[in-house]
Amino acid sequence: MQQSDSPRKRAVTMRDVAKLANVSQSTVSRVLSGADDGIPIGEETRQRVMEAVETLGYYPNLYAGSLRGQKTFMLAMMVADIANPFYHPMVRAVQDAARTHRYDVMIANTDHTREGEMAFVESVIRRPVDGIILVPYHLTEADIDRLLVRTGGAVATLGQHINHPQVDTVYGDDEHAILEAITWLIRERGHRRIGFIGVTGSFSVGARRRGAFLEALRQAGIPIYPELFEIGDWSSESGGHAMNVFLSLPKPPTAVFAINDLMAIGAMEAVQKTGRCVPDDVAVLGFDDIPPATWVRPRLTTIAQHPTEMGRVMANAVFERIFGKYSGPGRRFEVPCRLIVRESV
Amino acid sequence: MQQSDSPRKRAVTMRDVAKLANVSQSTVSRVLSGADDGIPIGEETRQRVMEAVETLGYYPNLYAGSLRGQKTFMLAMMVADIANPFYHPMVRAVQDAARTHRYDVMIANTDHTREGEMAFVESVIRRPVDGIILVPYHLTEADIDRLLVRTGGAVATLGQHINHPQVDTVYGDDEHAILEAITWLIRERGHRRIGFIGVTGSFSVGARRRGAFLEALRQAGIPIYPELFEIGDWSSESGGHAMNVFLSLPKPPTAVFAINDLMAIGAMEAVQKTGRCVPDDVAVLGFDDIPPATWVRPRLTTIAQHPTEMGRVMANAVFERIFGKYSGPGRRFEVPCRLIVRESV
DNA sequence: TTCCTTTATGCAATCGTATGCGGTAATTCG
DNA sequence: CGAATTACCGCATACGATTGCATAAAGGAA
Repeated sequence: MQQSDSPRKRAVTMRDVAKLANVSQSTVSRVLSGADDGIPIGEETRQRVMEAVETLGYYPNLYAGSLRGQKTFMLAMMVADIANPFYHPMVRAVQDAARTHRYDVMIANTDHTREGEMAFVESVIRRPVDGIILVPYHLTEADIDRLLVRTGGAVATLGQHINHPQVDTVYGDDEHAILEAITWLIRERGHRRIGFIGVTGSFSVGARRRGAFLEALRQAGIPIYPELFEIGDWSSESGGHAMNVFLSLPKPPTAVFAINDLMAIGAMEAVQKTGRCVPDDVAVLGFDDIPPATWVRPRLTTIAQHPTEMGRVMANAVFERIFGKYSGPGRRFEVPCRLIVRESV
Repeated sequence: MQQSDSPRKRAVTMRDVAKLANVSQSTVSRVLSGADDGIPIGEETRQRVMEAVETLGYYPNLYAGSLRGQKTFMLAMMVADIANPFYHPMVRAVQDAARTHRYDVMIANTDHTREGEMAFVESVIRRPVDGIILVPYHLTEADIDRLLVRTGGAVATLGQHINHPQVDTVYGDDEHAILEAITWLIRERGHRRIGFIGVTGSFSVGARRRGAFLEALRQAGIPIYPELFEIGDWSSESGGHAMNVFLSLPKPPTAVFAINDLMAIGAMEAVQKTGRCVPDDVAVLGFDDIPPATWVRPRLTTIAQHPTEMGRVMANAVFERIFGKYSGPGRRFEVPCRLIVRESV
């Protein structure tokens, strides 16, 4: 085959097309945009232009439009950790929606850090996009407002705690689900020493889930043992570490709730590594219901979220605003959670 | 807090900064670019400009530079399936490298389809980027050449089968690893009826791995039983289906090799669902060594690749070309694979 | 003083596309 | 038959930043 030697051939522009079709560049633009701006185009001219486009292999340069402040045909998405299966269906849903509208998606990882999230914000300010989908852990409403003002894009977020008048928000009713699940753990399964693997207080999700957990204990009249609270970083490794601390206690918990499945799985591994048994020695309850939850043995009992649905809702919300189908105040969509009882409890 | 009411405040441009600092827009550009183009800038002027930048909160509009054909500060990455854990470390590695250079990454899923891959190519032609990282399954060298010519970006790919004179390629020595692993399966573990879960012939990776598998059988003098070859689509579900077919055979295989871990895990699940036992009834061998491979029970014996390393190498190769540190012919980097013996065989 | 550097800054073109406005020819109407 | 539409198309500008070239002031040498 013929391979390119020239370092970079100049791109085919509208002007090239115009020259070949013997029309002006504006005419080419009008033919291609299709949008009827009141100026009609002769059928024969249209043909010539389309032919020229075909023979030259013309593709529009999207940067030009972006510069002019038109549509960018680009979405930006910020997630905490692309390696966490929980986010995959969300990313997929967003990308699928994007593809149907011929949009591209820029994805950024934040590693749950504030620096990562701020970097994303600044990146989007430098390169404004039509729609922004966020899974923020640290961003304040002021940050999000800045995003909105500086980029003019439509914004949708995941997270109970986001409450911006112009941002659509999706969230699971995790508090309710946790309250029910822990209560079930206590009443039906008879556990009274329950360990909690959470995250540092800087995550409002973590704080909320911790609150729900505490509330369940309170309602059951179970005292709080500080040694039964450990901190992880959402990863399976950190779940293992936390569990190891629990197991070295003089009186380890009989059940452990981890606020995400990755940590729960790590915790289960740690239990089994000491020769102990799940759920007989220690029961484990997770949160998210990622695919590996059904792969581990025993299968993980967990609280399911619906990330596909969440992604779909966020993408829809954003596109509705992009296409002007909705322009009112920020909407809040609640997606239910539900307990999935398997074998680890 | 103060929330935005204005739909879209006009962005802060260099001209605004220039006005505030009482200099021309070109001067602002020179101060900010920092690059010494032979034209010096007075220290006092520089101060004034930086101050103005600060007070106005100026951020450059990256589209302007992109339009001028300058650097775009953007990488495009194409992967088959963001939900396959195998790709995560690769994506992460690329994104980490990108971040250190202040680059953003656009990610596209292709779902292993040719349409998806073509859509990516066209998307990148419309929006050229500095660097392109591909995990191609269907793209021909002509397609990749077009990418190169039309965008002028640096290209790195994953995959033995890509052989373009200007594209850097990373690949694992999967043939060798498979040959060894299957031989081991035969000699050390005594298996002679080995099932193969592959993919359709349109994937060259699939064909190559199938070839290595056949070669191992040939070397061991084992005949080929057509009923022991099943086709999947890389997903765990498809692995389960394939295994079900095997199990319904009058004489099922005693071992099954799946060309990726996801299918292997699905296959194991299928075995266990029928009450049978892995590895005693059916041994399962996978490929990739994704994290869930150590979470399942029995733990999956598999051939490990090094996706982090692969991503790192590709990102490096691309950035070396972007920054002009390398500009020679396409390089080929081999990353070793190795058998990880666990419990499923 | 005159001429020539050196230093510091501004002007203007450019990238590719969209679009308001003006222009020309053909057609219709009174 | 002259005037008013209508149908069609091109000119020129704008978007925001980079950059070659011109310009202006200051300083040094002759």
